[in-house]
Amino acid sequence: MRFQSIRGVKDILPGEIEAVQRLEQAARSVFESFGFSEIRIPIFEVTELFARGIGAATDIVEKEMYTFEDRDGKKITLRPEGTASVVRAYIEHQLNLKAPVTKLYYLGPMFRHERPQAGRFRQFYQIGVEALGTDRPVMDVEVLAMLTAVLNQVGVTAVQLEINSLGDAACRPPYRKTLKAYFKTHLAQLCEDCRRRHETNPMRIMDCKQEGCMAVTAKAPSPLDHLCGECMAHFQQVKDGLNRLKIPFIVNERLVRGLDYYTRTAFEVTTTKLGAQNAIAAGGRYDGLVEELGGPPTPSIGFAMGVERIASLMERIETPKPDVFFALLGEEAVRPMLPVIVRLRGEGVRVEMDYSGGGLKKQMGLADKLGARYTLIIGENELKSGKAILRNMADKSQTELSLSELTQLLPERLRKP
RNA sequence: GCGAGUGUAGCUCAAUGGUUAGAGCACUGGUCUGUGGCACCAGGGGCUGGGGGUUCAAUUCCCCUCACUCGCCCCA
Repeated sequence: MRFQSIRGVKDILPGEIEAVQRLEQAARSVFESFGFSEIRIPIFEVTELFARGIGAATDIVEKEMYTFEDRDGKKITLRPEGTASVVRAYIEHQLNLKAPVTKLYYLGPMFRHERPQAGRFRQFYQIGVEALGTDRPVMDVEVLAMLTAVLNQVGVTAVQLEINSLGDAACRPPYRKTLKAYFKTHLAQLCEDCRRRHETNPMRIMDCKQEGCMAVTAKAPSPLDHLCGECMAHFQQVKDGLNRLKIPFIVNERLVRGLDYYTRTAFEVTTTKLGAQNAIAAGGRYDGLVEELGGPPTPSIGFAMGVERIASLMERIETPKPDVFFALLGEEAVRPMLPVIVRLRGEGVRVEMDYSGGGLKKQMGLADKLGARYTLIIGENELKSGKAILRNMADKSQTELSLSELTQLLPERLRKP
């Protein structure tokens, strides 16, 4: 029996993980500079939380969740996204009482039972932020500024920010009705899926990519023409703010997010380099969600970044190489040097050594293969003279270092370029 | 859930209805006894994804299955 990872679930090996690490590091530092704090949320929740939060009629809830019963018969679901959990935690710990605005970020794996393909996995990683407690457009702008800052910091710049406004509880229902009426007169030209959507979620027809549907939606009433005064003003201020910060964006009237809870501002960062999965980050306002999940009225906004998708757009980052390789000849050399090696490692020096007991030639070969900057050679002669040989692997120059002062001398030498 | 493509060495790929399935890279050893990359030589490594069928004979042709990849749907 040969074991294999589950379909759609991957090991991220050395060589690929470095980009992920850099992205996470960049996200943390940018978010924290904006005053966001990490929240570590559980990887599973009661199923009902996601059903209520994401929307019972969405694909995620209908057919993509990993749901099972635990030993007590409780219905549990592996989280398909992070927002519902963050909101649950916000309500549960009454974070609304601790500060007027709560700014949180999270990162970790999400699970959706979808058919895997390029840029899409059943276990995938997201980095997300949620700002709860304000409906001011300046927060929309800050959140988008953070998102672009992270992408810039990791060198992912060939992307496009698309924004739209979906309206609020006042203007969205009438718009929805108008839209539905329009599509009803064009049902014949719509694809099969969209005819179904006409009943379940008419707004989703707007971002269908079928030719016939695109022709129909091109002339469909735009959500932007049906915004109420407040939503209109909000959207205008978001656009103004982005312009002031010189963050490039385009308005995409057809951008509709898949999750039920979005209101007003919705956005997506897309790329053309990733095949069918063109969204690398997406989010929006969800002014009604906290209340929907049993909390106080709390207008909020957030986004999630797809870690694998962004990492695949980043340049490959090399696995760190050893600073120095200890080529030790015989146990007589290993015994006294082991404490030195451990001590250097404790100071953050990357020290490698040979574990095969081979001769100097073999150890040099290993040092070369590992890409060590220096090799420190210690054998019988060096033990006798009390001086180790430090070889610069790039230019082959060699110098002597006193064995008794290695822990001081070696870090000094390594600091030089 | 639907559709298409691909499965041969660790990796990238050849080959043929018929002797022992090959190459490059990688790996191990040697030429080279305490000094790496280069070169040359040698070596290890394969149930040709699995099962069934056709055939004297299948890695090759057919069916099933599994896996992977890509697309649709949906999404980060």
